[in-house]
Amino acid sequence: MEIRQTFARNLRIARQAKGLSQEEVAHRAGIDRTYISSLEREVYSPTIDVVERLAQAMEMDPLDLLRTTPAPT
Amino acid sequence: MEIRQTFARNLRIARQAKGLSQEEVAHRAGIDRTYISSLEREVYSPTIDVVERLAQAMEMDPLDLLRTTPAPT
DNA sequence: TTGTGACTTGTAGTCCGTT
DNA sequence: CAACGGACTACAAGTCACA
Repeated sequence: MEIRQTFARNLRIARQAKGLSQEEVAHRAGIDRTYISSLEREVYSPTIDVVERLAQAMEMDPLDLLRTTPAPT
Repeated sequence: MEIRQTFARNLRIARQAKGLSQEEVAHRAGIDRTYISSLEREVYSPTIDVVERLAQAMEMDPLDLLRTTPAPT
């Protein structure tokens, strides 16, 4: 399983779990809304800097966005 | 602590712990030798694809290259 | 609210070399 | 063996209009 795919899935799931729109996350992370959309669709492989910014925007550990097995609460 | 810095340190430490040269890791991962050098010096923020390839080349979990606290064996 | 295409810009990543 | 420079190419990063 590619890490890019894992990230894409985790991003979407975590975002929805927190009840946030792509636009809201984009705003908080200082990233364009359509770019977030692209990441969730696996168009790009993000840099670790972007992963970190997205994690901060969603108040979570960057590693949890890359983990194959989602961490339970 | 920036994730880029964490990655840079972990990469160098893990590589040296396995007794590998930058060139050897580069060869195994199919990545340029000078780029590995740059990553260890925090010049660039790698994509998660590169992180994955480097981890595979060193036979370790990609997450361990990004973890603040290095995982024990 | 999200997906998508077309686009520009910046940097990731390569390849040559020298120190 | 590694740091570092310059010149280059590939693709991530970021913007916009529209369905």
